[in-house]
Amino acid sequence: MPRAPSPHPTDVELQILQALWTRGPSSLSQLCEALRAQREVAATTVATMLRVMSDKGLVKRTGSGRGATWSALATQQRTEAGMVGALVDRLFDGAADRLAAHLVEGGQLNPTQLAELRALIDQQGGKGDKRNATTKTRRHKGDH
Amino acid sequence: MPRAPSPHPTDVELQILQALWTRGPSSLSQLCEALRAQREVAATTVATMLRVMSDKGLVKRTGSGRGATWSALATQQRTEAGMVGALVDRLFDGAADRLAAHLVEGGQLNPTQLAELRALIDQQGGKGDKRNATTKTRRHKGDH
DNA sequence: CGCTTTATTCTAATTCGTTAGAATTAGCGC
DNA sequence: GCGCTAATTCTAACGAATTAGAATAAAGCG
Repeated sequence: MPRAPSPHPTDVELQILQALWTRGPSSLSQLCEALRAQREVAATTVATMLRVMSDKGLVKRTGSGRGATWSALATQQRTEAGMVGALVDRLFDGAADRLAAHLVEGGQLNPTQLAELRALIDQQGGKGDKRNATTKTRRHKGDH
Repeated sequence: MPRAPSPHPTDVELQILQALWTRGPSSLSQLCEALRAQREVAATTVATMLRVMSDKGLVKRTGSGRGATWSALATQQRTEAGMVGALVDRLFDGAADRLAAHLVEGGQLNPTQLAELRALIDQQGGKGDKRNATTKTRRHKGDH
């Protein structure tokens, strides 16, 4: 059975999206320059990636020829959330609290960040609606 | 330039590891059975994956022939931590607090889970050592 | 208008991950 | 020991992702 292409951006696609998110709409050469801060890459490679990403609806082009600019269609928020969700599904069977526990227990956060996170939780708990209060967040493998 | 093979388990490798983590050491046929709870898969496919994973040091075989059993060498803790870390690097440039914020703000956790997380933070903040207190957790793209 | 630079399209190669058929080996039960 | 079944090895195929060369188009400049 053929595998479905991933709905999430691949590694290189993500790099390009990140460049577009931080720089805003950019020409091909500007994008290449930004990407070369991380590693060597040919201009045609970036162009090919942009075409593929355009087909996927991740980016769009405005104009053509010399003055064309590329901009991100995928938003940073939604993309990040989608990729985090995919990891939670794959690694923790949908149980986001296990990921949270990993972060806190794994020593990935320094005391300042822990305090900020704590404040964020307090803030969130107060204003969130109650729809999920009795809902099991965990999904199971059989669920499609 | 050839890409280095990922140090992290791939999708199918992860499924096999998860089966071994929950079932403990298992024979090939037992593994197949467990995996088939999720989707159809041929026995030779699993055997091939086990060989590959054995080469990578993710699993080991004890015995041979009919009575052989396979067990995980990669631990759940380290594997999960590694994959979470990889996502944090790719998606958040190493800033784990951004991932934490995503979880809390994204409504992935219900109030009960939020409360548990809050308790975990309090516990952690009290007993953790102070090594990270002044350390910048965020990494930069230039760092290798 | 013709030259040069930038951008795009077309095409192809390479590698990794995944899947499984065919052939072979190893034990268990009778 | 002989055959049946489980396990292993060998090999091959395919798609997705990544990379870039060659050819082509577009547009600014003098």
